[in-house]
Amino acid sequence: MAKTTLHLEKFLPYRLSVVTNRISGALSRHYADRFGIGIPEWRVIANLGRHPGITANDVVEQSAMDKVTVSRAVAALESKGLLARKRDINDKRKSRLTLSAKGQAVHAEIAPLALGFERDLLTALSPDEVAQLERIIDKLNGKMDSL
Amino acid sequence: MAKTTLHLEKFLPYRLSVVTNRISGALSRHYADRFGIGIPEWRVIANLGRHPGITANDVVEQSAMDKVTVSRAVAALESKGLLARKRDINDKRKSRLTLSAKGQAVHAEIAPLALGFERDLLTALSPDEVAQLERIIDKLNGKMDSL
DNA sequence: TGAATTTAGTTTCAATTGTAACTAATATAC
DNA sequence: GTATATTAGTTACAATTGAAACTAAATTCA
Repeated sequence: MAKTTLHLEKFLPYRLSVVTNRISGALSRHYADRFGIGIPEWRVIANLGRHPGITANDVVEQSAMDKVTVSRAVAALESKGLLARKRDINDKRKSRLTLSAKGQAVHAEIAPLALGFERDLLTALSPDEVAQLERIIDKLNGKMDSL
Repeated sequence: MAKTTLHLEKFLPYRLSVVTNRISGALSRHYADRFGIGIPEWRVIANLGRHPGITANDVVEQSAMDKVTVSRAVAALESKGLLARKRDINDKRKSRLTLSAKGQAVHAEIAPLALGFERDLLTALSPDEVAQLERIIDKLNGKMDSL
């Protein structure tokens, strides 16, 4: 028998949204004030830390952020001196992005902070549950792809 | 051995945020255009559909939305004639909120739509996985409470 | 009681956000 | 080879958002 009444407190898209926003907010509080950096900027830094020399568009594809958001985050980081752009020789539409020394320093400070937060958060779950959650997220993403 | 490098594509707070935003966005597309109603307004309607006569503050507590957001959603719904406010006799700061006939009609139309979306989404998961996801969300919320 | 605090809800303001329209460069098609 | 379409990225604009300050009512406490 399918549900016919909507109980918001049982509705999964809603519950997912609430808990996720709580987590993202708590995490960003760990670094936002201290480094003057917002969520999109941090995500760009994290991507560049792992993949120096990628383009803004690569960041868009890897992060599922909007391209306007990325464009602005990149501009902000550049004006703060945290990253450098270098026009691609073969394709002048693209800019290759790299963290400056200062940007790398910020990355080196925030990354362990973020990992520590994740580790702490996941103490709430057993290793099994972490694996389950990962699999579930993959499946939900697959479903969203096909939708 | 704890992780020492941040892989954004493996970082759970991040993955959770991406998949959740995809889901919320897809769901709201199901009703936003058709009913001229945004996410916060819909959440207020859903709460009132289940709990007629609650106050704006009750909605805030049950939904984890910001009180400014709720205040504006209530005002918007009132001006569209979807809900009515009645000052509480015993405490004139509060307003008791109820859906109008029109508001109930909207609720009656959107609720099955939302439930259908959820049902479709959850076909991606086995019943076991749905139960696991629910338990995991509860545990993560518990962790966030204590943080 | 009457002053100080708390609570419900609103308003103001500035920041963040996404859609759409745009520029500039490259790739494709004829 | 030139016209057309696509791609990278930016800008303009309008809508959404939340923090902070506010009003009005109720509660606490001295």
